[in-house]
Amino acid sequence: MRHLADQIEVMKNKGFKVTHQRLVVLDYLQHSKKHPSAEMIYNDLKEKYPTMSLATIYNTLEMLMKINLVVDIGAPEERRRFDGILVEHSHFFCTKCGKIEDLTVPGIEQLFEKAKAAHPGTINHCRLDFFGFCEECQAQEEQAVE
Amino acid sequence: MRHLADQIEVMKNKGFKVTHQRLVVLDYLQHSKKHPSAEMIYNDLKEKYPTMSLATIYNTLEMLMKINLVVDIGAPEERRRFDGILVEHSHFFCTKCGKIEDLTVPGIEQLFEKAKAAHPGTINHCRLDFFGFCEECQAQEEQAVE
DNA sequence: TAAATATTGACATTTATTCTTCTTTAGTCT
DNA sequence: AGACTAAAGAAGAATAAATGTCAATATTTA
Repeated sequence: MRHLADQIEVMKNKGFKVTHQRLVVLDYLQHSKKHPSAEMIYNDLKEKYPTMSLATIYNTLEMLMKINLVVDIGAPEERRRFDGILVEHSHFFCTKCGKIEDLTVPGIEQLFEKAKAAHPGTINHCRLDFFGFCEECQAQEEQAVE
Repeated sequence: MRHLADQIEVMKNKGFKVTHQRLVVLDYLQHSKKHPSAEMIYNDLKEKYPTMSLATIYNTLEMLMKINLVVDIGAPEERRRFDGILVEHSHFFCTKCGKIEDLTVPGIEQLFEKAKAAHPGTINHCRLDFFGFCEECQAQEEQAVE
């Protein structure tokens, strides 16, 4: 599931067409650490692909989520934010400035397995998120108190 | 932080007024296991409090989140869903029917502590969520394959 | 290469959430 | 207790993210 060729296979197997636009969005997401919103993707891609519409970005994201190549990270903002880097990792959300950081906390795997075993249905994805102040906002906060 | 009197203290200490509406919303959330949206809260409360407006629900929720008496559980839906029961627990989201279940997975505490220690800023809240098919949807899925 | 079918893109629409204005209330001071 | 002031509430309008529509176009498969 790491190479584009594999992902093209996944799309085909699930009955979806492999379009230029889909590959562009997928490639963008897999090389971005920005956790972009649909509109950020649109803005970044429209320079190179000026005819691509925002609706296509939404359609493509929905389709990529359906086949589990992209996830909605559940950011506490109006806009949905997406991640195409599916190596297991957590997110940290700064509740002051809105920054989103990647974070690796060892031990999620075990919890995931425990939950799978305990749940009567099927669990196929988990997320572990943290909320607080990032380093910069925390420093500002401490200055304000002085 | 379990009794209403304590929560009133929190509101006062942070400089917020303790209004009838705020207490009603807080009480509702702390006794509901529905993980309600703002509109669900509004609909449930308007029978008893017909003059309360939806905007007040939103304002109150935002304020209660600010003082950490309520959390947005980050449900994968258009509508935001809230939880006022702050005993540490996880959520399971059925990606087929949208059902939200409470789930307790032992071991989050340790991950939380690890993350706190590793992060340069301040972490004051974490969430561990699971996604998949609930028991009923899984059963339906299996029938469909036959 | 052509037919059948799925996807794209521009625009219209929906609707969750926020904003605005005016009125009411909570908390405080005398 | 009565009055003051700033915050909060009510009601409805405004905003904008996200989705739906549909003709035009691209892709697949034979």
